[in-house]
Amino acid sequence: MFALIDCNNFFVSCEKIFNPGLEGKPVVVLSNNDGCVISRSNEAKAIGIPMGIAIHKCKDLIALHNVRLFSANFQLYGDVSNRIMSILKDFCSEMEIYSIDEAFLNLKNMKINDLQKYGQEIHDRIYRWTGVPVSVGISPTKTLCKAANEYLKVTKASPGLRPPSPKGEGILIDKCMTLNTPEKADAALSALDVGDIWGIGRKYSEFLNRYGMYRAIDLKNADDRWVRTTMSVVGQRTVFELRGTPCIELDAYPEAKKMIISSRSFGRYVTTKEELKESVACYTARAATKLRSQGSVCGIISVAIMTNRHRANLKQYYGTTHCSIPTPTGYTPDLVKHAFKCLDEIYKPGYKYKKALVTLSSIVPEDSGKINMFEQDYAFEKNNKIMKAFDDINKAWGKEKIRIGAMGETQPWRAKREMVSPRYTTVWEEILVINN
DNA sequence: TCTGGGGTCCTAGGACCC
DNA sequence: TCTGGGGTCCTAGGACCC
Repeated sequence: MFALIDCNNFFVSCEKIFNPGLEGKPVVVLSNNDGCVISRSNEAKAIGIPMGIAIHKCKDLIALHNVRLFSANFQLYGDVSNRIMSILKDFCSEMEIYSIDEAFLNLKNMKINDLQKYGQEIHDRIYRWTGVPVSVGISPTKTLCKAANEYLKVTKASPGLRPPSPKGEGILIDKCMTLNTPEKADAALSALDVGDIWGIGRKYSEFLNRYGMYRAIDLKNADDRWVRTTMSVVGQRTVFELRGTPCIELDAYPEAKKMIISSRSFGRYVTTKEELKESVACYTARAATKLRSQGSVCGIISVAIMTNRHRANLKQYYGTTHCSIPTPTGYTPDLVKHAFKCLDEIYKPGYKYKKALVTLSSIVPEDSGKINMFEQDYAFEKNNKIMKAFDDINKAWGKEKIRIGAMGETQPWRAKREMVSPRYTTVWEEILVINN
């Protein structure tokens, strides 16, 4: 048996912890640049604000219902997430952190008499200790756990009936769903759209619909050979998992990232190379920090710059190139130099740039000894020490407290975050004040 | 005015190896 | 009459996830 714990409306729930006045109100958290909706309270779902919509498209709804808006506050969400994960670790040491708001537990070696009660306990403790409500799905496969969670979201109505709201708009009403028998699993799969299943996205959903499969149960009963040839081994695995045969193991120790991306849209258009350089330096530094934190170095860096693809009336341009680094490195100044070389190749004046993107790849462990034989790199040790100090300072004193000059001073191109809440749990100055 | 950011896996085809 | 067999690596494209 596996359990999947999924935080409900996670970012919004984090905002509510220190702001109980939000309870019962429509609340929305926005993406970078306060652009689109990435988390909604139940009340916001109920008045019909869709996931992912550009916020300016629902101005009227927001005004009409006095929807509370928040810029994304990932320092807060990340910290709350860590707290929840550590609570879960107490329940079961074999755990996979699947995303910022989800984790799988492997219940294989545990003696649990009443699974439903166990799930309920997980919910209760996390809610009591952090204020975040979670839902719990328990079943023999990870895909069925996902289905159990999905089922909790879509069924306020009696089992087997579709709720009135469209797919993914469901509102959670219960805490734990256990699909530990084929009968229970079938009942849930009969109530779910095929597209609700983990691993079935938009394309496969449309494809399956064309062959008359609309419900998850239809996919579960599909012909093996047909699935294998049309949906590859990935689809095949999904089908087996729906039947209760585990094919996807718990991944408790995820491997180092093979690719690290850092990109942001700008708060306003950028036209000069100088400002592009600042942003590219910033994104490179951010990616390099991540790279070092997993003990890796990278051999390829690529840079892309682009205009606003949503503006048909503007001249469009997407420029990208990459360069390989003879001696794989995690040293920020060197990476920035290479990034600038890329930028020199792709920059064209006369465009209004909206976004830049830096990717590190060919990632290998720092100690893999892949040293360039033509270059005696005496600086290697020294640079490592510098970066170590660099990272330690930023860890102790806050992000980008120490940074390289190329990142610029005022950074006027930075994204807007006009409605950000305090970082209640990670910055002393922003701790909640009860009474002044 | 205004539309996010960061990842993974699989397949097919070409180049190349012995 | 006749043209091997088996393999790796790389890239692009397509699908998916949160």
